[in-house]
Amino acid sequence: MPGQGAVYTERLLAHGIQPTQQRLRIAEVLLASAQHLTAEQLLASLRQRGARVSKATLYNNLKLFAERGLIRELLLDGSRSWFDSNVQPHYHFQDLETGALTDVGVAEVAFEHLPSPPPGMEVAGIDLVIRLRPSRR
Amino acid sequence: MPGQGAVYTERLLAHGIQPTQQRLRIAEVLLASAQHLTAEQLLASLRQRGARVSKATLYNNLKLFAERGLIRELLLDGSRSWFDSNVQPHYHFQDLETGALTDVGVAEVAFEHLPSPPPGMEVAGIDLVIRLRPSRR
DNA sequence: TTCCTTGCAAAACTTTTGCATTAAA
DNA sequence: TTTAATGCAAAAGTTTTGCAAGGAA
Repeated sequence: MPGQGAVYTERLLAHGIQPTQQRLRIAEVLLASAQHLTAEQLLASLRQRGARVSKATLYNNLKLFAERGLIRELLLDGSRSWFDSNVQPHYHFQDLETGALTDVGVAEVAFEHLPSPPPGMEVAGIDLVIRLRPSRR
Repeated sequence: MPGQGAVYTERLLAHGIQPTQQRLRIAEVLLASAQHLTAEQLLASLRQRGARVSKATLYNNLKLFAERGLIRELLLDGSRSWFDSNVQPHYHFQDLETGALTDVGVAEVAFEHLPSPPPGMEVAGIDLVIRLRPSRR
C-alpha cells in the first residue's frame, strides 16, 4: 500500500508536472476535496499547516496546474480568481453576499438551444453562474 | 425639437441621477450605442474627445450608473469590469483571445431545466458566457 | 554543471478612498 | 450658503515579474 503522499506525486506526474516540495504541499490542500479557494485562502491554509510556500510560487504553480488541467481557474468575480479542484464540466451557484461557490452538475442543467458561434470561431467552454441572494420572504 | 444633449439629461434624471457635466460626458460616450467598455477604454474615449473627467469620478459614476440601473456591470474577467450599456436581460459571447464581448439575446438561449436554488435563497440572476476561440480548421 | 524551482521584494494593474477644491441647487 | 460632485494623489487588493539563491538531475 502506497503512502498517502504518493497519490499526489502520481497525479502531478500524470499531468507532466515535476512534484517538488511546494507543489506537493499545494496539491495536498487544494486537491484534498472538491472545493473552491482563492489564492489568499489557499495561502492561509498552507501557512496554517506549516507549509512554507511563497506567494509568487503559489501563483506560478496555480497557473501551471490550471494550464495542465489539474485544476480549473474560475474568473467570475471582479477582482480575484477562484481555483476549483473539480475539473469535470460543471456550473456554479454563487452567493452574492459571501462570494461562496457551490457546484451545479451538468445533469442539473439542460439547454434546449444555444446560439451558433460566429464564423471562424468555436465554443471553447460555457460558463454558467447562477447568482443567489437570500429569499425575500 | 430638443437638442441632442437633452436626451442624456433626461435619462440621467429618469434614473434619479443629477446630470452634471462629467456625468453627461460619460453618458454620451457609453450610452451612444449598445456596447461593452472597460473603465480604461472609456477613459481613453473621453480624453480623446476632449472631455475632462478624472479616473476617480469615472469609477464613482460608473458604480452609480450601475446601481441606478442605467448600465450593467459585468464581472466575467479575472481583473477588470466591463460596463454594458445594454440593460436588457441578455448573455454574452467572449473572444478568449481579445476579451471582446458580443451580446447573445435571451431568445437565442433556452433552458430545458435549471436547478432549484438552495433553501432560503433565490435566483438573483443568471450569467451565461460562451467562451470562443478560433476554429481549428 | 546545467536546468528548473523558489523566495523576496518590487512592479503592475484595476479600483477605491481621503480630502481639499469647485460646481450646483 | 449649503450640499453634492470633482480631481488628485495615495492606498488597497490581487497578480505578475526580475533576479539572486537554492535544489534536483
